[in-house]
Amino acid sequence: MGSEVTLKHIAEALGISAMTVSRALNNRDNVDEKTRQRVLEKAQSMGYTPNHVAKSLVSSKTYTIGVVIPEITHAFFPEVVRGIEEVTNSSSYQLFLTNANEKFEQEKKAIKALRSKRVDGILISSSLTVEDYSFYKQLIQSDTEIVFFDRCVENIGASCVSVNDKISARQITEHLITEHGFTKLAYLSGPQHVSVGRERYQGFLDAMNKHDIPLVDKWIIEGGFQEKAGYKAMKQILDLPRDEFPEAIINVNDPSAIGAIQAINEEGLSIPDDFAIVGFTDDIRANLLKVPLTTVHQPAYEVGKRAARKLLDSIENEDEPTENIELLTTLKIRASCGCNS
Amino acid sequence: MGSEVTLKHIAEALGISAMTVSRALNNRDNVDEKTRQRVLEKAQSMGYTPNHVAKSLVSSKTYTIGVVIPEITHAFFPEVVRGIEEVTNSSSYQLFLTNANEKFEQEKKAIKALRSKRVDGILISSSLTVEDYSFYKQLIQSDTEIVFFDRCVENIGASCVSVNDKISARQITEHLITEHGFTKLAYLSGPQHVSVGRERYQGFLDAMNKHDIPLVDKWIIEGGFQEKAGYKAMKQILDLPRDEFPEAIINVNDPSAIGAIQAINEEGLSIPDDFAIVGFTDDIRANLLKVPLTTVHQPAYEVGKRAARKLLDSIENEDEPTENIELLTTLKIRASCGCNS
DNA sequence: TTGTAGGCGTTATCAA
DNA sequence: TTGATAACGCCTACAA
Repeated sequence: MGSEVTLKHIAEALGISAMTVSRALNNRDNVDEKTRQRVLEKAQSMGYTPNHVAKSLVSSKTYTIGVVIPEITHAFFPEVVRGIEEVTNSSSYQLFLTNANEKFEQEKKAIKALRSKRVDGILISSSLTVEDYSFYKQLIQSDTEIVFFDRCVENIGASCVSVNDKISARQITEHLITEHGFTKLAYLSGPQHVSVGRERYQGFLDAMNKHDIPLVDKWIIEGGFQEKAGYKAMKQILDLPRDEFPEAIINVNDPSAIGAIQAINEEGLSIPDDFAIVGFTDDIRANLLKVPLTTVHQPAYEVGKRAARKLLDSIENEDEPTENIELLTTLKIRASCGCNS
Repeated sequence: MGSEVTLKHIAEALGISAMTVSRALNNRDNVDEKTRQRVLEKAQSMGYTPNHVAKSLVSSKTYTIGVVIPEITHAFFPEVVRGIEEVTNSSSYQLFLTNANEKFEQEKKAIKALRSKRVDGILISSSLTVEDYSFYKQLIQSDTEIVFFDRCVENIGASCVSVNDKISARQITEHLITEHGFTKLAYLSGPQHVSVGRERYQGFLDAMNKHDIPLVDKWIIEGGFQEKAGYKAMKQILDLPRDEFPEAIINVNDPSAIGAIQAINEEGLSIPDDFAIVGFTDDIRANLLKVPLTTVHQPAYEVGKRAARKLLDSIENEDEPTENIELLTTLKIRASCGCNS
């Protein structure tokens, strides 16, 4: 009820002007030290909270940045957020997270809300169902600074921080081919209109081409980034006659792999004896699984840090250049692909 | 660069007043249909985005609610957030998440920022190092509506949604005592000034008392809610002479249990042969562990939903009552306590 | 050192 | 149906 205390209230209580109160509270030097003390005490005792809404209206700066993540329960993203926070915590910017739940509609809604709130910049990892790049283009032309991370939209004028998805996917595929001699490879892919879906699939194709291994349509299934997608795709493979089974399953990410593993277990089959399987992410669960998962470790924390830094730099420096920053991954060889270690 | 388009710009371009533009854009009925069409088209073509900052200044309503979570990488919280989102997505409220990283200082900073932004309400789960309830009291007296979830601060005038921590902790302890006949029980606790830390410890004590089992000081270690805390606490136990080892380890939550398991494995000991171990949360990892973890399943999603609903109700209804809502848990008996299943 | 006037973008209110 | 005016809380610029 009791409407909030304003500068004016403090001023009246003290018999001085609102302007002086403002100056005192903002630590300007042109205010008498005694006056400042009186103001500070009064503000404290009256429970004053500065109204940033009003402040922002004047300054057209909110010292707020928005983050749009596609799926908060995919452990990779919370880790990225931690990295972002490391940067923003030592700056004067406040962070607002929004979750798109892999839906582009929700993502658009979140971005619009952030823009309406006049955040100074937005970090975006685009959602599963993203389809309308013109939306991003319009966004980039506005006053709001944008930096993409992980799932990038390239060459539309915004910087991007990601990992070398294509090469990493090629490497993990080649590991299966050269170290294990597998030639029957299935690929449970992500959607091709999302950069990481596309890049990782390309890496898989590169490896197959290089080793002259033919692609088998029924083993290449476009699913999604979530567990249920991996589960569903694997079910499709398990429905094949047994002599048409692949030897190894390559997944677009770890959640997909975990879903696939569940499907395999339900069928009473085992890893790595019946299927070798690999993921991509190095999810917190990867190393804890009954059969630890071979995967590509992504430096999530670092991705967050770099993206946040780039965004703050772009906000504070008019002519910060646009760039694509690619961080490096590490292959994590574990038991799920049939290795000893 | 090009500063944002405002109502006034549209008005000038159309040769009408800003007020009419405002009315048209807000779908008021007292505006000519032709005028409305002209305005809508112009707004679209000029790329108008409403300035909620200004709007909020007038209405003192922001249609925004803040969420303060203590630890975003603890999988329980992202799941709660999903529940919160289910509610807010079908309302006109926008969600802003902040993460306190288990630090009260960071939590206070986040809350202050949210208040300065004049969010209409805040959902809070308090942080590890919380110590100053007067901060919350002051908050509750302000215009901002507050609802606590999971980690509550009770009897200070705000509603709270939590699970029946005490009874659940008692039940899982009794399971170890009555089903397995253990009497040498260790408890790796959370901090006692956080409600769930306190309640769960009480539940453990209740079970011990009821069965007349004496407490052993060296087996009761106050750690924290994160993996490293469980790891460290378990190390302490493993430093004891072997004949002073407890039979079972009860943890304040799953991350703590996972940390403890790591310490046990590093020592070359095994579960459940050398130690039975149980957690509390039913983290996404619990069932995936090499030896699946016996734990208490918390309805995280539901906690989020209920808390969000309560908050929105409190915001929109002046005299919504204050209440403590307690949701029920389920015991998940798995192999880590030495059970067959 | 302090105060006054004006404006940030929007809406409520009253008048036309 | 439309417009003019004032107000939300704060800050910049200028004046005292």
